[in-house]
Amino acid sequence: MDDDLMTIREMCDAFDVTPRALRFYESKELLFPLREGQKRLYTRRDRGRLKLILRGKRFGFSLEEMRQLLDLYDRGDAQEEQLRRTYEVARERLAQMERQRDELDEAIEELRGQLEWGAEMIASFRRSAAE
Amino acid sequence: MDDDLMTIREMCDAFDVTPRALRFYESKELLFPLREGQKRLYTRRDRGRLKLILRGKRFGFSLEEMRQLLDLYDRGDAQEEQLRRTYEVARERLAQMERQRDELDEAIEELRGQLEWGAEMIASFRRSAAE
DNA sequence: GTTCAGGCTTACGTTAACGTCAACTTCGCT
DNA sequence: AGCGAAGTTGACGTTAACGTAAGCCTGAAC
Repeated sequence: MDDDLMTIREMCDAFDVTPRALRFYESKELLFPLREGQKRLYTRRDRGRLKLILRGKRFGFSLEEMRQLLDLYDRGDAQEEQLRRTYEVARERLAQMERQRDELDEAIEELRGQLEWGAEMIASFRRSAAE
Repeated sequence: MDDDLMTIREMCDAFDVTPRALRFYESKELLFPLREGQKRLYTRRDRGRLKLILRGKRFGFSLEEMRQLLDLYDRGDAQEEQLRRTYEVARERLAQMERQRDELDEAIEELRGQLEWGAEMIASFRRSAAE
């Protein structure tokens, strides 16, 4: 009943992740649940971190990147220099994503162009393959 | 001098790929260079196929998908049914790419939103991590 | 005649983020 | 006692597209 501590299953249900994932994150030092005997007990802190981890994933951050970011806050020395670095990481990631999207847009346009010619695209493929 | 046949190195230079990649494609049955003793000799047909393979990669087709497509043309039975299937594969891929781009756009917007608050984003991270 | 570039084959390594066993232990319940 | 549910720790498997290294061959150049 201690709402402060959650079992692995409660965590899985709450965040829609698998037990394996949580243990994996722990092995990668992204989470540090307490132990009651063998069992893991996740604290509010773990939940906060997991939330950030999942958000980071949506942004395309790797687990390793998230670990580094989380470590910065943990060390409590997230002063100017550290904050700026974090900010930079995020900006770089954003730039990456924008480049990626632009490339995707190009590819889509190119492919769409082919498709507009319908079966003609296929004929093009055939010519290229034959020649 | 036989412009019809190219060595592996000429191919690499012409298409900007590594020898390893060409041998890999061959092992996956995407290319079928001739042999002069040990050495591979790439024909015009191989060049056509490679061009398509690389184009396919830009479109996000997997090598396996390209192999299947190329096989269709090879079998020479690329009649209506086959053509329609090819067309469908391409359309599905296009839809996939569009979905992917939309997700990317969402993520970008979300991240941009965070960044617009500048260092405030970082504070948000800190609050979340702490709480 | 030897060295050297370039090619060849075989096979293991890489990266990310888990999935999927196998083999226990523990706990509450009957 | 016994049983099933739930949790735990290894440890190997997965996917894609090559990279990398080891060891061998071969023709051309000096």
